[in-house]
Amino acid sequence: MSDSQSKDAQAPRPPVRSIDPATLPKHFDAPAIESRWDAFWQGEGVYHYDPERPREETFVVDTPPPTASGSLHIGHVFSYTQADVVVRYKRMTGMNVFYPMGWDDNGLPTERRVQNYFHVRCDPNTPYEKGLKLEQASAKDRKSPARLVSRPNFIEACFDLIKEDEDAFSVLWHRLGLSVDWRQEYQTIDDHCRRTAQRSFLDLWQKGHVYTSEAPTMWDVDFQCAVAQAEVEDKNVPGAFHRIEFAIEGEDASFVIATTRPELLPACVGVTAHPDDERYKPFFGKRAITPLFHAPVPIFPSEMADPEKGTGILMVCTFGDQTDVQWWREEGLVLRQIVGLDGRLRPVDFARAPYESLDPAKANAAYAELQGKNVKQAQTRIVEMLREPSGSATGRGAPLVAEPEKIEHAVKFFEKGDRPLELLPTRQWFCRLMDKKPGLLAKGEQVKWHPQHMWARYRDWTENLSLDWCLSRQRYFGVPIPVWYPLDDAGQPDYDRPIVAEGAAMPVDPTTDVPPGYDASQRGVPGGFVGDPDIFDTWFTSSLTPQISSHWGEDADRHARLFPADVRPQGHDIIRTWAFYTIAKAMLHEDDVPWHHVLISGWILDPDRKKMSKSKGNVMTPLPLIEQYTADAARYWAASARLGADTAFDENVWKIGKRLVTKLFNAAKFVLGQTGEQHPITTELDRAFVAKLSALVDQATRSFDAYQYAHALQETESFFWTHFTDTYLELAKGRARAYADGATGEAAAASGSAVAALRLGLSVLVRLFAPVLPYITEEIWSWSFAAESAGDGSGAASSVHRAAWPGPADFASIEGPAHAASFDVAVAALAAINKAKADAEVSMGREVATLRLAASPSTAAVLEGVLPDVLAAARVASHVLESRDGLEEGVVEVAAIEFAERPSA
RNA sequence: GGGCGCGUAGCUCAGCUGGUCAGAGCACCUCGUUUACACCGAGGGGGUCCGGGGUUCGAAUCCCUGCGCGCCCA
Repeated sequence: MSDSQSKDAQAPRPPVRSIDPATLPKHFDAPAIESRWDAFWQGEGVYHYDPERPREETFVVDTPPPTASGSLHIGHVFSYTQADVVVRYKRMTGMNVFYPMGWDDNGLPTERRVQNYFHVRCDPNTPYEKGLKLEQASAKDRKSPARLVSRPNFIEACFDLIKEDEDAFSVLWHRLGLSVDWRQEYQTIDDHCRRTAQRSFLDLWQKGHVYTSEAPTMWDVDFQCAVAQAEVEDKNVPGAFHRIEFAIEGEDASFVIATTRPELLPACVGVTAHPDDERYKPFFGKRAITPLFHAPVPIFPSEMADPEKGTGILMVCTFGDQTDVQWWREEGLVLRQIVGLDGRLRPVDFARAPYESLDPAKANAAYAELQGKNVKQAQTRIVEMLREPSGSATGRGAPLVAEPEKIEHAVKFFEKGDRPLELLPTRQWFCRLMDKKPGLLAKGEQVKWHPQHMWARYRDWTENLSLDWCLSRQRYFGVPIPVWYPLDDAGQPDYDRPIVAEGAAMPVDPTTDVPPGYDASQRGVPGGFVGDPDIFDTWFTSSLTPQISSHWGEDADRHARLFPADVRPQGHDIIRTWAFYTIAKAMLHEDDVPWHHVLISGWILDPDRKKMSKSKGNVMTPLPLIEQYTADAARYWAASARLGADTAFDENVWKIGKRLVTKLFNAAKFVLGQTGEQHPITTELDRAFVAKLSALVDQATRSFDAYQYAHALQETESFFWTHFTDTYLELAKGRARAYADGATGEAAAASGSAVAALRLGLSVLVRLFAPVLPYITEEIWSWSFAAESAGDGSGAASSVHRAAWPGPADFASIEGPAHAASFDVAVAALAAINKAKADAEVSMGREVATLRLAASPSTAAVLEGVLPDVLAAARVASHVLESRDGLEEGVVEVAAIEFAERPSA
């Protein structure tokens, strides 16, 4: 080193590439810079994925496609930024990043939004109206009934509206600086996604994983649509136990059942109690007689009956809950479906099977009171009727033997629904999952969850899964189930012989396309065919996002390069849906995991720690905040929260982010404004600073590698503030300026060392901040570092976001400090003098006439090496440094200080 | 009922593979226009780390237990 050093000292020195700070604005104008850099990044293809590079150099992200019709809120900023921070880090480490963006636009949320926005309802029986252009409904329009539009018109309206919604998201994503490769954009409703979803179905069909059956399924009576277990939410709602007396056939005995759903009494098909329950043992095998309807039903024992609950004996109906379904299956009970698809009680006849009554006339008369009512109305009415002795099955007074006992109980709702779900037998497609739990658990465990405890959510869900996945939905805007059914001679569909579309023909719409071997004229006629009118659960498509991006089934090479993905960022609220189904699909199709890591982001809670929701009115929209604090500040806020941690919204954090941006701007302006010759970093203080910087890089890199971006940010920010701007910059400032002030020879070399170290510090810090603060760092980078970092000469290579992540190469040529403690001792000395100034209430800039410093002998020795910088920073004219035994290592004391006269103005 | 997370300065949070760990920022108080920055700087006050046990030479950090909050599942 010393050889080259002396040689260097004589060679003519090129100047550093400095800037003239006067050319920069006094204050940082974020909005202008944000749009400029976003345009640059897009134009230069900074975020482009290179399909030529090998898989091991590629970092594949399975981005969440946001629900396009959902309203924008700061929760989006939060989670998407966290993913982007990780992505930007990976890009800087040299990875070939594949970062797509999709829009989840198919399904119920879009339909609902279209219904509300245009005030329309889809009616498949309404004829198509070509060229129909719907307008946003006015308040006046909304007073009249919704306009009925045909299915194709409705779907067109959906497409129109999602375009607007997606544009709004896109604007936010650009503003936030998400480093998405927009060439990889998709919509879950587009042809490619429909084809992928239908191909998925075909593959599952061929592998025997899907089946159709007419079975009791959870049904939302308002949407008139089947729902899957994952979409069900338990809600605690008030209810009441009704105690109702039943008779025993042919005996004088009776018993009292307790039920929360008395309106299902006409659908009663049995009675059960625990086999060991002495109270009811004698009744097993006999028949009970229901009140009002006088229907004889079997009494059977069942382990599932809880003797502690209610009266210990209960009625089994079609269907009150899942246990009723189980009893119906296991006991071979009859099916008495009184609740219709619309949630109202259907017409039935107690004189005919499957209904039965000892007094059909009376039963029908009673039922006539209920028919056509919804379940709630029916409940009110039947309770009134049960208060009448005339309905008794025993002749011993009113069947309702006590006042209903009010309780609160958990009732299953569709997560987007308003009324309790009903269990109705309907024909649906299912995917077999119940037999695959061990495999699903194994695949889930193979994935690394961040934070790790989120794995428990997946495990709990999977272990407790109780139903196969119901795939079909009775909706319109979605991916059609690619299936037709042959019609028999009577025109009835043969569901046992579905015709599944061929892969080459996909995407198909069986309501308009014709199955192979038929022609259009055979639709709906005996001997012909009928298309399945249903669409898939939206999760059926969105569970394929890794395959959608990899072009599974279409481009084997691309698929091999992109599947499985590396990371899946998502919220913890959709572990049981999106994460679960995606793992299921990857397993069913290719016996693989869909990705290697899942990054679970937390939720943003309002300042009172309540979940933000539209109904609470506490949702915050992001753009005004971004305008106020800058996009970088928004990202700073998001990146300050650990993965998985639910975080209360705190505007203060945005403020701090903005402050950091300003500080970076100003510090960079100063550092890059220093002129000088290019010299190696040789001065002790500079070397000591670089050693600390190098340690920071190690720490930050380790944190990022563990997906602990918040930790990396905190470390970097703390270093920037306490080790760079507040201390090193102050200590090196004077020496750095010396060259501009005319220093030559050794002094110029020392000055050059300071300038070089300041520039290295800035360059490293800017790169460490770049994943979180893409705008200000790119701005600073562009001032001079961009031109210095050679790259391949393309515009993309001049971006900080394509610059090399800091590492050993940045420090390789710099000798370590003579004393490890040099930096800290210099800082301690300056702080001691500063404190003396603060105590004396003089300005930090006040000159010190004489100063006496004291330190332990070893600390004093270290201080000697950095003392000139300390004295310059503290503006000390003359000083004495004394060694004093007994002082703690590293401590520097101001033994005496005298300030110079304040210069007169 | 089962599972998970959280409870650290007034606020938002770090620290939690046990030993300068009692921290940061904001807020608060005092002082200071210093040619990067007043969208700043220097200095300062403030916490029995939810309570109670235990392990240990030593615990915010590990174990047990209680309380409170939130979430997931049944």
